[in-house]
Amino acid sequence: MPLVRKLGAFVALSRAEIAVLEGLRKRRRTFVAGRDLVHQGQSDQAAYILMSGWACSYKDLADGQRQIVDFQIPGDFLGLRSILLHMSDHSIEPVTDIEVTEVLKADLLTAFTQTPRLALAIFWAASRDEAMVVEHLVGVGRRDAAKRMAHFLLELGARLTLIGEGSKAGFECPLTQYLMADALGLSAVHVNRVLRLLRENGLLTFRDGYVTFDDYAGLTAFADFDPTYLDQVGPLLQ
Amino acid sequence: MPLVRKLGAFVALSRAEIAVLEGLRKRRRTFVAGRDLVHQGQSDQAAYILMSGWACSYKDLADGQRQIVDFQIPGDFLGLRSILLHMSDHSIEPVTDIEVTEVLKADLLTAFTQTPRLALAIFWAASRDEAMVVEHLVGVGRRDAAKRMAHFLLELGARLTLIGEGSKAGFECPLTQYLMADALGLSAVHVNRVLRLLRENGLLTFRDGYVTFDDYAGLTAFADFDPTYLDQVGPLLQ
DNA sequence: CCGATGGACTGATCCAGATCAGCAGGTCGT
DNA sequence: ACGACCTGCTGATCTGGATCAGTCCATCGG
Repeated sequence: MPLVRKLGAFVALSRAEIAVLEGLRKRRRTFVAGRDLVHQGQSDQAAYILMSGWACSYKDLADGQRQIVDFQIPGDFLGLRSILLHMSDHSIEPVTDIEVTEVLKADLLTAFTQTPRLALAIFWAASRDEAMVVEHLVGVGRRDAAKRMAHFLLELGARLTLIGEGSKAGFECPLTQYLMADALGLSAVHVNRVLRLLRENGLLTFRDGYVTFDDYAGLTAFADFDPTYLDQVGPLLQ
Repeated sequence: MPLVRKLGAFVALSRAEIAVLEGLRKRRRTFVAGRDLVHQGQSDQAAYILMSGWACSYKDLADGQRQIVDFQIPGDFLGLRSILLHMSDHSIEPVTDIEVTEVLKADLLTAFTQTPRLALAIFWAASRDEAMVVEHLVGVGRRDAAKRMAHFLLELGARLTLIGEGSKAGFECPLTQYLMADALGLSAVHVNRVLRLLRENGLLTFRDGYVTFDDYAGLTAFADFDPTYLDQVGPLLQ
């Protein structure tokens, strides 16, 4: 259902297309926090749609470090790209216990050719994900730690707001400071200091698994946050 | 022609599909180095296929810095994503004078619905581009300057080799040290020092618009370079 | 009840890479 | 033929964030 809403934001799906979409939802599965769901280099025959909980996609480096590429929240795809690229080029790990719906590669490819507009809608969703990765790259490459953190949390907040799990006041956030460090390219120690800085400046508070935006306007100005790349909605095809 | 070869690596395109592909190539255009081809926030009605020359896609920041997201070489798409996301979320600038083939948004979307397998092939090409952005993110987030530079030049070399414009010996490279700095999230000064370091260690030489891999094996080991994400070839559909 | 584990948090020290300030050669416009 | 500008290159200095080495809870399993 969240998927229909999400894709429906892009193309007005016909009854037939929604039927195909509903038809390919196969198996509901659950995974526990911390245990890899997809592993780097593994070739997978399925993608997943996240129904509840949070996950993250990341890459490991030879020296033991890792870079978290993105976090996934309910409604997001997991491992969509690895269906096309044969082999997954990254790992996916549940941050919390998660529920997913498994979609088999073969089914999805068939659906693509049967209902081209559906493929387009999913393509659009993937494009939006890529825009987020690009924004992430910009942050890691050119923003200092504080702006990077602020931008990151604002983006998460905006995404959660779209699925009704957050607002300009704040959101529930199961991430540890270690996870944020791996995402932002910082050390966990520095993540802690930056959070203190933002708190002391009255911008936001991260405490007990909850992010509070103490000054939303100030924060967006400080982080130079422009949510355009998330707002992309509306029928492109009529 | 390079496009047919590129997409053909993924799905065996039928004669009809190739015809559609050839059919939608519209206008050939040229752009001079340095003048933006697509500007951030602009809504465009066309995408381009790069025929000759190099370009780069980048994002500007409020404080005047910029982050180059990726370089495009002949055969690559320019602005494909902005066709789906209404509005371009980044700018594209020719690094050299370039020749492109313009493809109109409407034509492309029609082609997508007419020949689903073609859409799939283009989707695959986009996925590969995204994998490169991810790899780029990993480099900027977690690799030190030298490894980052080495990895970057190895990737460029591998991409150029695929289109017959490079080898394990090296490649012609029109990039300035300033451009590399903006791509790697470094200062131009440091780019220069890192290049000297790599040269002094007998790994690679960057001089007079040419990159020479003095020790290809040593370099891949040093940079922990794994070209898997570029090698993705072979028919997924039979 | 007690040890183990994991997450938040802190001070002290260190260093990779930024910044500042320059020089040298090439090319372009006038 | 003379600046102006771009690109490559360098030394000196400064700093944001890493690293090291902890403390202080809370939770959990036995």
